[in-house]
Amino acid sequence: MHDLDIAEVARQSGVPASTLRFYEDKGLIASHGRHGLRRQYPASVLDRLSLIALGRAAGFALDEISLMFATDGRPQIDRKMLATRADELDLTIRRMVAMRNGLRHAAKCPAPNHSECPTFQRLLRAAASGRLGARGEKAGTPTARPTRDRKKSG
Amino acid sequence: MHDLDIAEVARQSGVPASTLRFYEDKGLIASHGRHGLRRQYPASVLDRLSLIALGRAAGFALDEISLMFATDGRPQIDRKMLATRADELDLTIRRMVAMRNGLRHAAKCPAPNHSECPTFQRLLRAAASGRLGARGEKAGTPTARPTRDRKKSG
DNA sequence: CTGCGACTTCAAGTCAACTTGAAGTCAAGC
DNA sequence: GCTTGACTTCAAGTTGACTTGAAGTCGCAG
Repeated sequence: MHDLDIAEVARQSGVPASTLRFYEDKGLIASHGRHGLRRQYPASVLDRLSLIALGRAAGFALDEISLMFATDGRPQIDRKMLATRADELDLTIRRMVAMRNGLRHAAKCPAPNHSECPTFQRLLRAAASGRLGARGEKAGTPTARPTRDRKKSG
Repeated sequence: MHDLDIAEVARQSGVPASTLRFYEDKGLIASHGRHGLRRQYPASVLDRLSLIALGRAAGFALDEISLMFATDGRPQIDRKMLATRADELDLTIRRMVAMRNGLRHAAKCPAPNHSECPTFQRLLRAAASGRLGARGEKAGTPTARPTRDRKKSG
């Protein structure tokens, strides 16, 4: 297992070097030494980055993800935590399905404007009551920002 | 239609006064005058707040929501935008379902650790490739912060 | 041995949607 | 008419996950 230069890791993983440094500061990944100033990572860092990506996709915060790697090294992920997250996702999915259906209805609703559409009104009341959870409690996909550009080398 | 004091709007809608001011600054709602310093809102502001909550729940940004209220007043929501959003939600839902299934499997997977579970490995590769969209492109539920307390008046 | 360019550090900026804090104002009750 | 307390404004802070910028360092080609 030869070590990889940070630039190499960035290229192979598609994760920007700045992010790799950020992750290292956070303790999510570890470099194995330096060549001059340049961080050298063990090849296993690529697996680790995949796991981090998976955790992020599942909606875990970086801090939570760092807990999944026990202090020593390998994952040992708490199965209960996974199940809990699955349940949360389930709830979010149900909300999103309701919302999607509502939107689709509203999009093709024959009523002249939405204030006369009972389906829309129902949705409206649900939103006002918080049942649709405008501000996620922890549930949804993470952050969801309006799209910075994301280059993927390759 | 008698006007409502900001405190009254806050009480009836459950939206904090600070948020109401913030929304007014943003142009999402409008006060009708003042009693002393206190903003007076028309009763219709409550409907408006519901609509805002709905928009937020559907994943629209405040700026997008403000576009839904034409300069004059009433909604006139672009149906095409709703359909587009529904499609985006659909994609997100599919990703989340995949993720939920993966998590559930991993939670009860008999393999001694996850590095030996093929289902987990498949999920891992999907995440690494970005197919699961760790950083939402716009899709998911909004912000999803780790839960500030949220009081809901009666 | 010099120049270059890719790395380094560290602080600060970004984004969205609010919240918080300090300092001020005003209507109403006593 | 003075206190009270709920409002007001405006600026700055918060959170999470990064990115950006300035200034510095280092290995290597020439």
